[in-house]
Amino acid sequence: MSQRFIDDYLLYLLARASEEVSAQFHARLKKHGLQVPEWRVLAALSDGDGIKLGELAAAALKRQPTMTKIVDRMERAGLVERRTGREDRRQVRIYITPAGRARVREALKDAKRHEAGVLSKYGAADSRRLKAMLHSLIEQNSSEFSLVDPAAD
Amino acid sequence: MSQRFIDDYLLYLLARASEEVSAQFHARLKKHGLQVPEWRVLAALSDGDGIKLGELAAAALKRQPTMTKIVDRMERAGLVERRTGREDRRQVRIYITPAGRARVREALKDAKRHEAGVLSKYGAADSRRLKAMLHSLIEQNSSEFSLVDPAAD
DNA sequence: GAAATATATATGAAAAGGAATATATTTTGT
DNA sequence: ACAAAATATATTCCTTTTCATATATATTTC
Repeated sequence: MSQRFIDDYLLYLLARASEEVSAQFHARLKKHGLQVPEWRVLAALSDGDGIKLGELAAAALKRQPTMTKIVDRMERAGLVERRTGREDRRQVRIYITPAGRARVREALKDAKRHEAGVLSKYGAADSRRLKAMLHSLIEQNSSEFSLVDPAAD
Repeated sequence: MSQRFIDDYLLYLLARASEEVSAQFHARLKKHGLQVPEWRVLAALSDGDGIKLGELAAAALKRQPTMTKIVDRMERAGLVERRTGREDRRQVRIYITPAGRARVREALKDAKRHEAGVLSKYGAADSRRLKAMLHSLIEQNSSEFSLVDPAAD
C-alpha cells in the first residue's frame, strides 16, 4: 500500500481512473478515424440532433471557442452541419449528417462492447452502484454556469 | 431521466465526474499560481523526491515529452530541479526545491479541505467504497506500458 | 569488446486549447 | 421605439500539448 497523498486523493483517482479506462477505447477510436472530441460530438448528436453549439460544448466537456473549431473541422469533413436557429438567429444548431451517422455507428458498437467488458469484472449491483455514485458526484458538483463553460479549470 | 446514450455511459460518467469535481479546486489552484500539471508534479514530489522524469509523467497523466517541458518551466520558476541519475546517467531525477515546497503547502491544505467537502455528502462507508471502486478500475485497466506513455489515446 | 538493441530524455514543428474580445442578435427597461 | 444589457457564436492571440524523431547512455550479443 502506497502512502503517497495522491494515491488516495479523490480528484486524482477520478482523473486517473478516467484516463486508464478510456485509454484502450480511445485507441480504438483512431481506427474509426475519430478523435476523442469528435467521437463525443457524434455520440451526443446520435441520440438527439439539433443541439446548440454551446450545449454541445458542455456535452463534450470542451469550452465554447474550442467547440467552434471542432465543429469547423467536422463540418469540413462532412460529419455534421450547422444551421442557424429559426427562432433565435444567434443560435447555431448542429446536425449529424448521414456520413456522420455512418461513421459513428461502429464506434458506438465498440463503445458498448468495451463498457460491458470493463463492467463484467463487477457484478450488476456494483456496476449500478458505481454509476449511481458518479451521477451523484456530477449532480452535486456541477454549477449551473458550467453548462456553458463546463471545465472552468 | 435522460435517455441519451452518453448519460449512462461509463467512460463519459468518469470523465464528466472528474471534470465537475475538479473544476472548483482547479479554480483555486490559479490563486496559488499553479497550473494543474504543475500542481500534480508538486503533489507527487511532496511525498517522495527524486522521481524519474518518465515516472513523473505517468503520475501527472502526461506524456513524457510534455513532462520535459513542464519540468523546464518549473525549473525556470525555481520550483523543482533536475539531477542526473547517479547509477544510470540516462535518467533525470526530479527534486522539489524549498520554494516548490512552500508553494505547494497551501495548495495541499486546500486540496484536503476540498476533498473533505466533496466527500462529506456521503458517509465514510460510501466514500471508502467509491475510492475502492476507483482504485480497482485503475488497477484492472492500467497496462504495464502505460507507465511511460500513460494516456495513449 | 565492437556492433546491435534497448532505454531515458530532449527537441522541433504542428495541432489543440484557453483567455480575452469582437460581432450579431435578442431582450429589457423606460 | 430606443438605448443598454444580455446572450450565442466567432475570432484573435498566445500558451500548452502532442507526434515524430533525435540524442545520449546502457545493455546484450556475437
